[in-house]
Amino acid sequence: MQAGRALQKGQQTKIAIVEAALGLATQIGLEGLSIGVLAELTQMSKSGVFAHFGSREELQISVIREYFGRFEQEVFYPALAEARGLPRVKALFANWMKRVTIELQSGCIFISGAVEFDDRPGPVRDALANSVQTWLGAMYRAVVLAKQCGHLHPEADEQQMAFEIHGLILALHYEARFLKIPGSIARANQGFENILSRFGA
Amino acid sequence: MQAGRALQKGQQTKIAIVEAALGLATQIGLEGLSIGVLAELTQMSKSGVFAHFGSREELQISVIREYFGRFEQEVFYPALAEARGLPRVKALFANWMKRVTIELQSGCIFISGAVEFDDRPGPVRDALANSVQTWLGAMYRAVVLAKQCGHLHPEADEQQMAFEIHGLILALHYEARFLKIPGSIARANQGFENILSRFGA
DNA sequence: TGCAAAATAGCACGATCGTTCGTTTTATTT
DNA sequence: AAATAAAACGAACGATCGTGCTATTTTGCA
Repeated sequence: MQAGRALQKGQQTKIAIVEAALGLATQIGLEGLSIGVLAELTQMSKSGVFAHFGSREELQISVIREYFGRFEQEVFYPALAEARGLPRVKALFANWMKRVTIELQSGCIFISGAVEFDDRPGPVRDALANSVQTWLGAMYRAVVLAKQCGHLHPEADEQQMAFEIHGLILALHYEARFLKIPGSIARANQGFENILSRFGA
Repeated sequence: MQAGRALQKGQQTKIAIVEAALGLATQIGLEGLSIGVLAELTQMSKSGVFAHFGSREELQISVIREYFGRFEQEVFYPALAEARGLPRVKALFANWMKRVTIELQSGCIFISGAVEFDDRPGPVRDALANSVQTWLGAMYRAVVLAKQCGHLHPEADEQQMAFEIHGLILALHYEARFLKIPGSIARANQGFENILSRFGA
């Protein structure tokens, strides 16, 4: 018996399944998630995998939750160490860039999922949209704080700035991952500089 | 007998199939294209539909070609009427915006396809990437012309400008179509103004 | 009008999908 | 060690998928 309650066997394998599913989803997308493939990937039976979630949708939602948790951990929380205002905005963007740069190989669920579920209402779409909204909202609030700190023009439109930053990330993902255009990372960073010089005080 | 060679019956139905497939693909994506669904949509048998293409991939490629043709027709050619330089760049962006704005209901194959095929090599991916590259290249050349005409800063980076414009379109598609955020169209337009004021002479 | 060719239909195939169900194995607790 | 609960399995289901065949119908031309 250790300090915390010992992890049930089922929880462990569930974690392992979600881990495998996360890797699969980042490559083929949430719609590409197949319980059969997941079964042979985890050396289990289809029904064994299935039993942990009760439905494919629940599996997809579990993957989204896990992905969001890691995103928070890697991108959001570390930036809170920076002083509020411009430094934090810069840190958020830098961490975001770092994450997307890695994902140029593996793919980003927030981007692929948006395309897969933009016309498909339901709990999966809701979970995905909530996660994205939470993150974009955090970015937006950081920008608002920067303006309050006097780091931005008094008439700077925070929503506009967040929108344009989002566009840079999406363009990077598109041009680097799909079109394989070299130098896209530098262009995204340059774009951020351009935005700062326009909105900055 | 009319002037041009009369259209064979087969060509007509093929056009009708592609038309239906285009509508389906803009909603569910190229991967969502199903010959069975297409058959009952066009009131034909599965094999009847299939015979026109010989494979699902060829059907997808046909859809891409058709989509590209319409894109050229609606976005590219009309802008050639504008004087080269900034006016043409503005027209290209305006037409692009018009098209994407419509597609906020129906979806854009160039965007959804990029996500579906960024990790899936093959002829479909090639056809898609070629179409997109052609269009982005046209946009880029218009920017180059604008600089040559003295409508932009002499040190303006044309690739950078094209990259940022692309990002605006992607952000619009993401935030309006997936997240249903109102005012996204205005933000994309504002972003374009911001880009012009930074790169403009 | 008749005939060859093109177009479409019909049927079946193997594969994969998510899901259900009853059973068996493995963990946990008494 | 016995009893109970949790976890995993195995087989089957109905459905859908793309594709390959062989008929049958429709079309266009002599």
